Amino acid sequence: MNIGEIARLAGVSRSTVSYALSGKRPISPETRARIQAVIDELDYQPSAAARALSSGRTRTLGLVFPPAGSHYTDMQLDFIGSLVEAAAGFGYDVLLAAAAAAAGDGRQGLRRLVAERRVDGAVLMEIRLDDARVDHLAAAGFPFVTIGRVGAPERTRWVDLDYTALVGSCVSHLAQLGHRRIALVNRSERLFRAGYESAHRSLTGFQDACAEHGVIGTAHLCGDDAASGEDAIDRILAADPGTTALVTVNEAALGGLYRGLAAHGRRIPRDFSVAGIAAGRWAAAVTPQLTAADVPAVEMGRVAVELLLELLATPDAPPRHFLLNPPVSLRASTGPAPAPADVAG
Amino acid sequence: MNIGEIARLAGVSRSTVSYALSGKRPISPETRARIQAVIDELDYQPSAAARALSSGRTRTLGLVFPPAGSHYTDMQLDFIGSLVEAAAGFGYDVLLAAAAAAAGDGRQGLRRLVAERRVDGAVLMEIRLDDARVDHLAAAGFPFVTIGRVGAPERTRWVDLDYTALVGSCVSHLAQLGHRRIALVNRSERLFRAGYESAHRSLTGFQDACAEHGVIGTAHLCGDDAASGEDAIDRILAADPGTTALVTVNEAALGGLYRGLAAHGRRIPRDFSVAGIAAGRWAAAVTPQLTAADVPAVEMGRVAVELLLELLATPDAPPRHFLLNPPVSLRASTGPAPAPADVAG
DNA sequence: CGATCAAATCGAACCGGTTCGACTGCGGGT
DNA sequence: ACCCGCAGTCGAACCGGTTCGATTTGATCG
Repeated sequence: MNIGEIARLAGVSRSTVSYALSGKRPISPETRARIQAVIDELDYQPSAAARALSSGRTRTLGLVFPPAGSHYTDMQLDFIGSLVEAAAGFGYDVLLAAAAAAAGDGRQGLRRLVAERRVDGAVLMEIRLDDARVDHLAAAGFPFVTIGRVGAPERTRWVDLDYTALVGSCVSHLAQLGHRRIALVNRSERLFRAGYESAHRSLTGFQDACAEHGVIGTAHLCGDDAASGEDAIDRILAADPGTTALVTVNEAALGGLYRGLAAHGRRIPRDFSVAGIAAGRWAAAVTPQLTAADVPAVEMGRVAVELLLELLATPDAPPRHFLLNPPVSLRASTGPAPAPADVAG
Repeated sequence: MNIGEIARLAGVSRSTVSYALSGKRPISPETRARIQAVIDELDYQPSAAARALSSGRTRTLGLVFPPAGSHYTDMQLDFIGSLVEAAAGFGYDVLLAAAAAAAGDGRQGLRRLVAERRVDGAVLMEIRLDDARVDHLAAAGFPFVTIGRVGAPERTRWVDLDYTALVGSCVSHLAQLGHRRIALVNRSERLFRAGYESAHRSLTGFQDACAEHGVIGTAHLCGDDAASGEDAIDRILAADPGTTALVTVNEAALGGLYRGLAAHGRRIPRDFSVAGIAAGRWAAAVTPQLTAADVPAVEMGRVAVELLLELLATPDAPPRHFLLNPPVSLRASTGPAPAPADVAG
């Protein structure tokens, strides 16, 4: 069951077996065949721990997983699934690090994975503009990539959605349909305060696009759940009853947004248009189907793994980035702005 | 950075450091303090690989993750999140195994994790009544627990929802509201054929409950996406236009179900009632909010970890099981059966 | 025909922990 | 005064791989 056993049965030394498996030194075809036969018969697999100890590489990647009880978006799920698959394609496994539920957790998940040398590299999601985890890994010289990016992104590897541009595209789409008073439904105040990059970049993109198209835009923070979505609609219509469209980057609140609009008698898309950023499969599952920039989550996961493995292979190569800008898919939730008379005051 | 370095700086032998850390032999308080001081100063963490190699235990659990591109339910996500958290609470990490995307994959994910001794135990979800993975692990004597159970569940450890009883509760709820013709929207034909246990037990529970309450029940398979949901409604109303309620165990299709009912002019809950089994947070996010048995996913993840660690600690203890039967939460999608005249033929 | 070199293989050291057996003092029982 | 046992510590072996240097053999070249 260990390499010595294989060597004995094949009548060679342990090192010969090792070289036959790794190919790092030439082995004669006959010897190689004999070794392979023994391995096949015994269904031998080298111990990952022994291999990691001697080679110094674990063939494992770390991934920080958002804590349970928080709302997972379809986007995040697809990231994780595609990360695992892409990593498996390269012979790597993925180890999950619990995001510190309590802030001052001490033996924080990711930190421990790194200190115990359980992983060769790490993938971080849910990035903040000023992120302690990123600073820590960068300071330690530990290989990592991020899904999302930090404030000063030139020095790190990442793949990100261009939230600024995507929200801009949504605003542009709505403006072209004639909407003149548009709201933004952003992420929660807590996340915004914490510096979540997508929330901040969404706001910037919204403000810029509204200015560019000469529309009146009001931005609203909104918790990640249905009830907060209903509440957000109340606030939006109270602040400006003439609002006829909104852009949402908050997948989790959408059900509440729809419900809130229905409660105020605004039919979608006849009286009110909704556009957003969401996983395509999910946008097609809600009623009405959401006009949205479809997040290519699977591609993002794959790219993240490729970037990380590239970093592991050639640590000195200059950092690469991918800023994705998927097009807005037209579905059933947006339509022409209602004539002013149609809008109840 | 290694244990020898710590030993040298503390002026003791390597074994003494090891015993100080593990507590497996008495160490004088002074020596212990001296060692701890050095460890704290250097921020030393023992190498996981070395520890695993010599101790034979990795302090890692394996989890088979459903492939990307399939639809993840909120339930599954919450399982995973709570598994990671519960495991972290016991000092264990979670390693994801890609479920073999192609069936004859060869070096299948979980199998490799076990053969390479990367994990101490495994958690399996998406269980089939006759599951090759379960058979393989059981034959190999490898510790595992399942979320969901196999056909002959007495010999394994698992935590499961009592789908039979839950679907029965939904039927009972609808019957009490006066519905007499009820449909079941089950999982996809592919999954049913593959022997997914929840799909089979749901069907049994549905048939039994319908017989018990004297209602006419028709069961329908339905793919895991919105379009299939719409299609299912077409089939249900074509098969029996007098149907006034349905029970769904297919979270992913619900959006399509709602849309299909709307397309047929059936308003919820006035003309048609919908009950189901779903993650509570999700059931509250859709419109109308779904009357459903709320899956205690977080609890299930925690229980799975506890069962597995119990198995690792005492391999000979008799298997324990948890069959959960959460109550049906009343929400907005069910109501009294319409008077027969109200139902359009 | 001897020097040179590459292919093929072996033995030993090493990675960084854990654990077992042995050794040293020292206090208690008789 | 002597033996026993235990607290406390050390040295060495071991876990199962990888990798380096050395050795043997056979082919190539001048």
